[in-house]
Amino acid sequence: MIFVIMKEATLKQIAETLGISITTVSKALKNYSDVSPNTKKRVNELAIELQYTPNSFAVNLRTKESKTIGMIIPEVVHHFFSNVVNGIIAEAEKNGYLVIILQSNESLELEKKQVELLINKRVDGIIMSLSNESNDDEHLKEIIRRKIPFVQFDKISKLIPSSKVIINDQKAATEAVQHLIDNGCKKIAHIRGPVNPQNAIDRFIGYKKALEKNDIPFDPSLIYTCENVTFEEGLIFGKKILEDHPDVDGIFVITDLVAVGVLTYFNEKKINVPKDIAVIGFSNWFMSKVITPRLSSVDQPSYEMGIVSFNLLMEEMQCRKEDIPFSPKIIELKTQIIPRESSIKN
Amino acid sequence: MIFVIMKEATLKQIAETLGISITTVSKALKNYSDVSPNTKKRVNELAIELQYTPNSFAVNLRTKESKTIGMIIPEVVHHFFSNVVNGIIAEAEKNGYLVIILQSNESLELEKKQVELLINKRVDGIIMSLSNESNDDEHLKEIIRRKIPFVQFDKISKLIPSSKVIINDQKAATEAVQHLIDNGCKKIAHIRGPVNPQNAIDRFIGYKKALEKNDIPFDPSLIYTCENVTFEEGLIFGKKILEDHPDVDGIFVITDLVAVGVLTYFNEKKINVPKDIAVIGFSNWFMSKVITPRLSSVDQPSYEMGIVSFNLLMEEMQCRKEDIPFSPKIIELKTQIIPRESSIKN
DNA sequence: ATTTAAATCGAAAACGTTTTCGATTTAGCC
DNA sequence: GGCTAAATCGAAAACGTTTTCGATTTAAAT
Repeated sequence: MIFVIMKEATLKQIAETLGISITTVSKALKNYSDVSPNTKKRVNELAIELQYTPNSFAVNLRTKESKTIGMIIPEVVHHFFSNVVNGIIAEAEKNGYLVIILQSNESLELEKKQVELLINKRVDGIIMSLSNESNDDEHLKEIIRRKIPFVQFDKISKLIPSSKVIINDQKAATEAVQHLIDNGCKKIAHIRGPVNPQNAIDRFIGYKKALEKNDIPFDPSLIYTCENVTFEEGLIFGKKILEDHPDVDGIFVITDLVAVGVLTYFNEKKINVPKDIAVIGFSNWFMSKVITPRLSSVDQPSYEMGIVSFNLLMEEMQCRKEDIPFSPKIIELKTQIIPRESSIKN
Repeated sequence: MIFVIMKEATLKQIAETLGISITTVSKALKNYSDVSPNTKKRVNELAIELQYTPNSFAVNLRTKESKTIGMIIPEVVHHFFSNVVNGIIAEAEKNGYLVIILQSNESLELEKKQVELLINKRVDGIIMSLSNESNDDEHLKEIIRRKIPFVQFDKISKLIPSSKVIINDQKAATEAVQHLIDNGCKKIAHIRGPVNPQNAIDRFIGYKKALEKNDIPFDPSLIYTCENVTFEEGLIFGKKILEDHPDVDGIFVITDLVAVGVLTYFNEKKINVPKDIAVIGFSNWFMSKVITPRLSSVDQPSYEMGIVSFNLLMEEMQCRKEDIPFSPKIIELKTQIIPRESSIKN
């Protein structure tokens, strides 16, 4: 067989060489019942021979869907998010969907731009975790207004009526702080996240609730607020806490990356963790079970979060397609305290 | 203004309300010179009012491009890859492209499936790093055969005539081993990667070259081969090396994740690193500067690798569009030894 | 042989855009 | 007033598919 000019095969081409209509070819390939077995056979054989694959651009136009979803997250390089991405890509593929990934880099401005990109791209649905800067909902409302299937996870906006996949940050934080108290901590500092994100707020509330429950007075000077939630901020706040409150004996940190910064600083200064100060982080990054001392943390089911998020989106996309109403669902996933060396004083 | 039924605005709609032709509307929006300023103004104003955005499905079909590229990597959750992804997404966006990400999970079978998915999706180009299992080129040849712009990075197939972005694994490995030798190591083990990937092979060759250069005889029993390149394998091989060769005083490890496993095991067994055994990894994961002892490594410019890969792809896509020939380019990025506690004996 | 039902096919519209090329109008000039 | 050139517009084809609905053929039943 010799192909002199090898162009992409089309239905038309197959139809002409077989002397039948485009309609019949199309139907034969999709196994419609009103095509004779014989014709189907001839069509399918030629299709394989010509390596025919449907032109997805044309299919998209005709069917008004692209079997592609968009995803916006603050950063892929964070262990938590790359795990969610992993889950979403896996589940999407299983259902015949591809995933476009965009990053907000924790900037609201960028986040808005990314939403616009995805809307213009006409993806079938959007999955999103908000940037730390997000305190403005207009771009999210626009998604709702356009009736694009939409799922929020982790860092969400409570006010937007979309499906959501979250953990109970308040409860998890309370448990984490309780864990410190159970290990003998009396004066517990909190390195919290930025002011906007819901999960930073909730973890802060959880921290306060734990104190309250144990009749420990809340001291605002024990609260340190991250701007960027980085390793370096961990180093800085570790130092600051030591200077401000030499008698602090426990720290609850918004996330492991920052907690690792704290530990690194404490190691340098020969502070004994957990004896002098106990530390617990959040998110259970891989790193945490590997550093010295091993960092206690709160495990979030990140991969599962991806799976669940996609399935929720899928449900809504299905409803939209069949034009039946869909009510957003909120799913709360379980967290788990992972106690390690950094907080067990015994 | 009241929208009773709010459908997506189209050129036709604008044309009809303005009493002009679709052609003119299209040209007005694209600022063609043969549309009067007045008409342009009217069209643009109405377009904004109706929130018109071009239907990307139709544009794709018409222009035969989707401004979307595909990317296949073994796993997003690996620090190196998520950094490359980061670079690619950033650079792609800057140039008006979106990125679909797929994972091979180090499986050749999956990798082939992903390539097929992207081909059928008719992405404008493909960027790819091979799975460890890859020893078969048919799917890659298919990309070339279809003249889809194609860039390989990191784990590549030398035989496929595509653009490539790589590091000099041999040289980097030689330098790493030389670093161990310079720090007094006499008997150096190598935990290598799987048999197929080019970079595992090259690093192994680099290891041997360094020995040769320093008149150290090569001992095959000092070579340990990872199957899956995991943390757990680090634990296992750390133990095995101690049992097999108690007198080993240095280890060169294929990648930091495995090296961290080795260190973790050594820490447990109270082996003094680097005094008893020096360790150097590869890739300079974030984790490495944070564990105890801090792990020496070879820094790979992962983010830059993403940037460069996309730009190479962009060049080829441009050429393809303008139908001018393109010759694949191979770009070699610089690596750098990062000496830390785990290898400095002095 | 006639009627009815089942099996098989295809014409045509539609999705929304881009672009070519010719048509029409206007302005400028002698 | 006649001519040329410039300015402005639009008809129509094309991209490749899906789907509706009517047409035709074949088989079965009387």
